Order: sequence, then C-alpha cells, then structure tokens
Amino acid sequence: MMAGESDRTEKMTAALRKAGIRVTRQRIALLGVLAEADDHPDAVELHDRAKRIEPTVSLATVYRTLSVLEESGVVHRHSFKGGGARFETSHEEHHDHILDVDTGEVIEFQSDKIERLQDEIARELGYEVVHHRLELYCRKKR
Amino acid sequence: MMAGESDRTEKMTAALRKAGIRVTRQRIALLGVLAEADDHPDAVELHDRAKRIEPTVSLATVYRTLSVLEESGVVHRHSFKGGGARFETSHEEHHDHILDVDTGEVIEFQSDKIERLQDEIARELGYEVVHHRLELYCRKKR
DNA sequence: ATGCTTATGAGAACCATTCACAACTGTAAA
DNA sequence: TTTACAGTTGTGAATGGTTCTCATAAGCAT
Repeated sequence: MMAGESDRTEKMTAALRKAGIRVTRQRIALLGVLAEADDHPDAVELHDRAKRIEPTVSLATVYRTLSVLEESGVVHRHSFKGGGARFETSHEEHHDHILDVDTGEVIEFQSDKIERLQDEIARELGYEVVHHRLELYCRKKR
Repeated sequence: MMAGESDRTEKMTAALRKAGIRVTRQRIALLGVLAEADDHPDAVELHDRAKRIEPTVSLATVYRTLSVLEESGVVHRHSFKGGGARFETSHEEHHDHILDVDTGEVIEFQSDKIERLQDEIARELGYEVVHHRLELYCRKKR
C-alpha cells in the first residue's frame, strides 16, 4: 500500500463524523485548507486553495460547508469593512482584530480587560452579551 | 406670501451650500428625515420617509446622498449583522451599540474606559486607531 | 436670463451569497 | 458487497443591497 494518509486527515475525518456530518472529498479538502491557513481568507480564496487539493469543489459547496462549520463552531466568520466575509478556524482562543487601513493586514489581539468591561456595560443596561464584534481600524505609528 | 420656511431648513440649506454641495429638493427632504430620526433606519426606510416629503426622491439618490453625507461627516453608516447598512446623524457624541438579538433593537452606549483601552492596545502593537467598530450582540437579562 | 456643472430618475449592472434541482455518494443495514 | 436512503454536490439561476450609466433636469454664479 502507499504511504498512509496524514494523521491530520484522520483526525478531521473523525471529528466530522462525530458531529454527524458526512465526510466528503470536498469537505476534507476545505478542512485541510482551513487547518493550514494562518491568515483570514475569504470564500473565493478558500475555494482556490481547495481546488488545488480537490479540483471538483464548487464555490457553492465552499459557502455551504463554511456555513455548516460555522454553525458547529469550527470556524468563525468575520465581516470586516470592504469586501466579503473572511474566515478562520476557531481552535485558538478568542481574540479581536486590528485592521491595518493602509495594508489590509489583519492582526489579532486579546484583552481580558475589554472583555470584562463589555460584560459590565451590558449588565448595567440589563443585558448579557451573546457575542460581540470589536475591530480597530488602525494605521502604523511612525 | 405664505409662512416662511422653517429655521431648520434654512440652516441645513446654508450648511450644505457652505460645504460646496448643491442644495436640491431631494437633499433637503433626506436631511429633514435624518434630523428627526432617533432610530437607526436603513436606506429603504429613509427612502420611504423622504418620499413623504418629496415624492420624487429615488432610492439611488438616497444612496448617493448618504454617501456624500458620510464623506462630509454628517452621518455615520453602520453595518450590523444581518441586513443592509443603517444610518444615523453624527451630531451627537461618539457612542457604540448594543444590538438586542431577540428584538433587533439598537441601544447606544458610551464608555471612555473602553475607548482608552483600545488606544492603549493599539499603541502597544505600534498602531494608532483611526476608527473602530464595537457592537455587543446581547439578550435581555431576566 | 444664461451657461456650465452637478444632481437626478430609471433601470441595468454588480457582487457576494444563497437557492433549486437533478445527479451523485457516504453510510449503515442487509 | 450490494442496497437503499438521506445527505451532498455542481451548475446555473436567483437574490438583495448597493452602485453605475446615461440622458434629462435643475442649482448657482454670472
């Protein structure tokens, strides 16, 4: 037999099946792409990358699968200003984003203080935070 | 002669002209609508309201004018989750938004602490904040 | 009032995303 | 391993919000 498939693929396969989601070639390809992406690609970019692994993937399936993965908490969808949604795997801990307005670069950051303040503010107004969106559109200091 | 036009209209007219923007019936209508809106209407809603004042306003003009007004800092455009952009006049002081995920209601809040924290975080990473987006998607506490 | 320039309405065009549907394919059971 | 069924897929059309095109209309400085 030829060299076995990677551990990663096996793990993803198992994870999918456990979630009751059918394991298809297209989904394996997309999950592979997401797993090694360390940027914040949009659906078209993910489609391009996935096609290199599994040429039959259609854009519609990319969108469909991303929605499925979002619902099951595997990926996060971000809608930054300008252009379409961008995605990232959610296995890291929660963070917010700085967007470099000049370069388009995305930087992640995390602040417990801000998280706490948000909860506090909501609480004072009689609400509890379900989720939030915090984006800092910034310019490099010189 | 008939009773003169309202002060408000005269003021808006003057403000527009000063900005080098031509004063048209459509723009007067839209500005009037924006001035008395205390909610966060979208373009279609603004169009409907403006038509009651000036029936000839087209949706395209509403969008065009909103862009003009946004560029000149008169209105702010918000893109909350789900649905199109929503607008509000910017003559009040800066604030962020709580979105009630059940009712869709928009509540405004302001926190100097959070503003300061944001600046601090950006500064530590070598950036300065140009503008930001902070939305708390909340549910009423019971 | 005149002329130049900007604004407008109508509808087409756009773009990201979703949908409809017939063909296909995992998966579990036989 | 074959079968059978429900979940998935690719294609292309549809959608919804927003912008564009272009011929016509109308501000505004003179």
